[in-house]
Amino acid sequence: MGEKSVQKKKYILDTARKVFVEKGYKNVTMKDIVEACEISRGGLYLYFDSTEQILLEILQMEAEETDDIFSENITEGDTAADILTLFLKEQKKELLQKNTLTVAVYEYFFANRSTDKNNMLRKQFEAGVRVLEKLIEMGISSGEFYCENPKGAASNIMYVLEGMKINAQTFGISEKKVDEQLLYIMEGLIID
Amino acid sequence: MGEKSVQKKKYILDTARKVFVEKGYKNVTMKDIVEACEISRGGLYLYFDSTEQILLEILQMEAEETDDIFSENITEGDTAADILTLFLKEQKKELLQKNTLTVAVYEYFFANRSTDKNNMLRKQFEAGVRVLEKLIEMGISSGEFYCENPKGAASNIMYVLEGMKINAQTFGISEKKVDEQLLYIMEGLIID
Amino acid sequence: MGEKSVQKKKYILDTARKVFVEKGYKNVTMKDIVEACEISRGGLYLYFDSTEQILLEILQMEAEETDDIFSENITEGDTAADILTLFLKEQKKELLQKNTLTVAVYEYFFANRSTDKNNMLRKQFEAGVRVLEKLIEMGISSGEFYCENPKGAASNIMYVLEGMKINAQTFGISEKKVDEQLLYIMEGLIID
Amino acid sequence: MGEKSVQKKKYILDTARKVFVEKGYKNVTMKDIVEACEISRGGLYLYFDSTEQILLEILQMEAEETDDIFSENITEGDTAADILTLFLKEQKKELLQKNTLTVAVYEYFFANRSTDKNNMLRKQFEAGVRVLEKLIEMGISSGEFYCENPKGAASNIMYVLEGMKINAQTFGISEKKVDEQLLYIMEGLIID
DNA sequence: CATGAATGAGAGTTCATTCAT
DNA sequence: GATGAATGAACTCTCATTCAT
Repeated sequence: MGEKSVQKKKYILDTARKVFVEKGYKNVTMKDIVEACEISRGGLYLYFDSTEQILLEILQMEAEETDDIFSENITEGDTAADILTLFLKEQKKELLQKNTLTVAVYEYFFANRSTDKNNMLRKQFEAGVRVLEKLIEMGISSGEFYCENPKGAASNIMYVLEGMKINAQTFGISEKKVDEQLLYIMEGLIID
Repeated sequence: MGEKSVQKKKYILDTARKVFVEKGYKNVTMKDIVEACEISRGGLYLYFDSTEQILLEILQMEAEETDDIFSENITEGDTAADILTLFLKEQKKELLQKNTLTVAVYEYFFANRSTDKNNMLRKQFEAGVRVLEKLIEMGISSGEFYCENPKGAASNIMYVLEGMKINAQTFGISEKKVDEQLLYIMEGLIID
Repeated sequence: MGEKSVQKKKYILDTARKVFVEKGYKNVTMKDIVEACEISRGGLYLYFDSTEQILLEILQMEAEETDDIFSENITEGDTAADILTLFLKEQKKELLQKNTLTVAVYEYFFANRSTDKNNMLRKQFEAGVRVLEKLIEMGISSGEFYCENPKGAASNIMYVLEGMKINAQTFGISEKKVDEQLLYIMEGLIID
Repeated sequence: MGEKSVQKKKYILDTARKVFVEKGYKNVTMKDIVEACEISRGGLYLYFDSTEQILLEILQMEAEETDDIFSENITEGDTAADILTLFLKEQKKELLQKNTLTVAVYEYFFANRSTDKNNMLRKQFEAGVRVLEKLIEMGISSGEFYCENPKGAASNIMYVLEGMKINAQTFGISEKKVDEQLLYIMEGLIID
């Protein structure tokens, strides 16, 4: 595949992303993507074999692109509380935004549940727990936080975020509700 | 619809339930249900017009049946902690069991998101929060629990349960993980 | 079939008639008739095997009932012109009225064209021509009419009526148009 | 749609025409056309969405093709009587020929009656009346015809043609009958 | 006689996938 | 590489017709 087709592939993935955002996973057909991309039916098949493959490549692309957003925003001198706040702010933003693949991703993993170590959702979830655990331990060390069970607290936060994400996609969640819960979590950690 | 057909309708709902448990919502066709029920194509249409209607009637049936399971198990003399434990045990059981409509329900509400007051998921979630809040306040009064923000704690528990449910359906969750988190939650409330 | 069922048969025919008036022939299903009659599916089959049979029995019933309307209204002493006027007035009324089986009948005979002598439409058409021819000859004898070709004139009138009937059912015809043409026809016959 | 598909579309319309000629409108299914064309189910849907659309496109095609047949056959020097004769001969030919869309068209307009100005049948009928009226007036001017009410006569002819068309399709009409009536009409106009 | 549940054939329609150009 | 016409499988839904009660 030459240089030109790399561009086209990228174009297809970007366009297909919008389709998945709008319609989830199961509702998206190859035809939908062909039409959104305004390319030929056969043309799409030159690059991808199925909607599954397209979604997975979108997710992979996404993972590569977003890996570093979080760390980029951490400045030297930030306290654990600062970083945790930043983390939760990021999550909140993602939670409330409209153009999200959340539904498509859940639908995909519902249909392709796997307890495998490599399951993307599992990896992301466990990475989140680890980051938070580290952060909480940092905060304990620095005297900012009080917490008897950092791992439990970290897991708690991740489960809550997961739960709020689902609520957001099934019956909506107000920014106020999110803020209240995040505040509840921070108050449980911070030594006043 | 006579007595006989009431039985048959029940039979179809029960059989269709298994199909939804196995395949979720979007993947289920009228044909699937026809075949599972071993009835004729037209026969199914005598009772139901769409998979949507079938799922909704299953959910309604389920709601009617399960309304009271929780309250039935509360004995006089139970402390707040006893009841909370019971509640969490129930939730844990639901969380870990295989034959669950969870995926079908989420898929349905992904496709039919509505921030309406009547959204079934919203009603169930909010009912859960209310119950827990009451319970926590009871526990505080009786000196069993310590909690500065009962509503925050109640929401926290519900979000966590929601998050664990999703994890269970997308990459699995071990009983151990569930126990750990539930323990973490109880420890946060109980005065040792 | 006992006395009771004769009544029921009549009831079905009367009710089905309305259905044919409303929907023509091809669009009418046994189900439509069952629903209109508010009887059971099987019940209808006790009396009739098909929509075709039902329509044909309605037409037969109609033929028996209406045979005499025309002759009943002829009074002794009426001139040929009087009778012709009466005839055309009858036809006009039928032409313009809404609850007509015309469409159903045409649809039926389109699908069951037969050049047979017994074809109902043919019989009615030819009877019409004969009546008109007689009438015109009477008028000539009595000095009311002038006509060199009574049969041609009679046929002309019947074709015109047929043509107007069709127009009425496909794009509508105004009473004015009907009157103009009937006047044109009368003027062609009457000696001023 | 490329050159090739234009051809195929034409092919489908031509083939479907035969089906409509044979079976009318209501009896024709997409499947019938698919089978007549020997193409795939999906293939037909690439070009047309419904039998209605197909019939309408056939009629449009027909209208475009036949618009000029009449005028093409008028030679300079023809008298009004010549042209009228030509017109009636054309109509007679159409009337008696077998492979006619007449039934399909009537069936369609029975089901889609509209008194609208744009109703195809209305337009054709009214155009016919206008042409005939002009023709008769020409004949009067040239001393060929005698007629006190050209519009009435023109309408009379069109109604008769319509009536004969219907008879032809419901119980048949012999060439002799057509000739007799057309002769009757001509005799009513021509000054001997 | 009468009911209405049940069946199954058949029409409509959509899409994943292929392939000649 | 790219196109888009073509295919055929799969689904949805409706009814004529039967039959046990």
